Amino acid sequence: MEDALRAIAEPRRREILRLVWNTELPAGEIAGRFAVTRPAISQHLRVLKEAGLVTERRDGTRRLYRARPEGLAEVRAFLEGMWDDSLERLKESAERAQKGRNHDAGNHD
Amino acid sequence: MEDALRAIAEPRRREILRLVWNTELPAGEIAGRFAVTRPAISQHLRVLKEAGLVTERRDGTRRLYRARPEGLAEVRAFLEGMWDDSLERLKESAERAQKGRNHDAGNHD
DNA sequence: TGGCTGCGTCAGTTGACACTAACGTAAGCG
DNA sequence: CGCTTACGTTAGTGTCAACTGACGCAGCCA
Repeated sequence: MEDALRAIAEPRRREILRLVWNTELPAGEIAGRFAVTRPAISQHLRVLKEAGLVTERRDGTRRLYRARPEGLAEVRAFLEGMWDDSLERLKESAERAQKGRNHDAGNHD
Repeated sequence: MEDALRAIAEPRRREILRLVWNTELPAGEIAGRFAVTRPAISQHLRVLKEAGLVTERRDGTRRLYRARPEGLAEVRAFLEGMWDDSLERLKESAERAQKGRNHDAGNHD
């Protein structure tokens, strides 16, 4: 999760992810679409792979990459988890509001 | 969007976001829950604010912060957009598969 | 007004990261 | 085998970001 979030925070990696989202592509093909060198793309692919956002398949000397949508789905689930937590905390604060209605001057916590 | 994604890629900022998700909190209170200094938290808050993930409200010498869920909602929408694109591209590749069925040796693009 | 509180801002440092150039490696071909 | 192709990996560099300590500033109270 942490890794996935960090991975998609990088614009170049998001583009790569889009490229291989539903089309399997060899590393060279991917690198060819960017203005940077192949090693750079190779490292991005490694980051994406270790983040569980792409899968690698070998075919001779080539390495085919393809997106792994489930990886992104985890990130999505994490985001939605924020809203779930919000409901729990809303209940807490609602209960506290009922108990004491002093409007909180300077006492912290 | 870019900023929001980068902002939540940082663990500390995700924690801050959770803290103020539905409870408005002064900067000092937030800083007190972490092992880092106040300036560090202050900078994180600035990043979050500029990313549209929190709002700032002043009350005397204090600065109250609160999460802005719509900011995260945009990120969520972006992620879901990936799946939408996937449908479009699927149609493309399906049409190409119908037209010519040569299985693509080495000619790129 | 002097002094305190609550925060932000400013240098300056350290560490992470995106990148390049050079090298290493596995697969296929003559 | 030697050569080429298609990669990944390594070492090194520049840049950005997270952090600390020192300072500055607005709001409040005596």
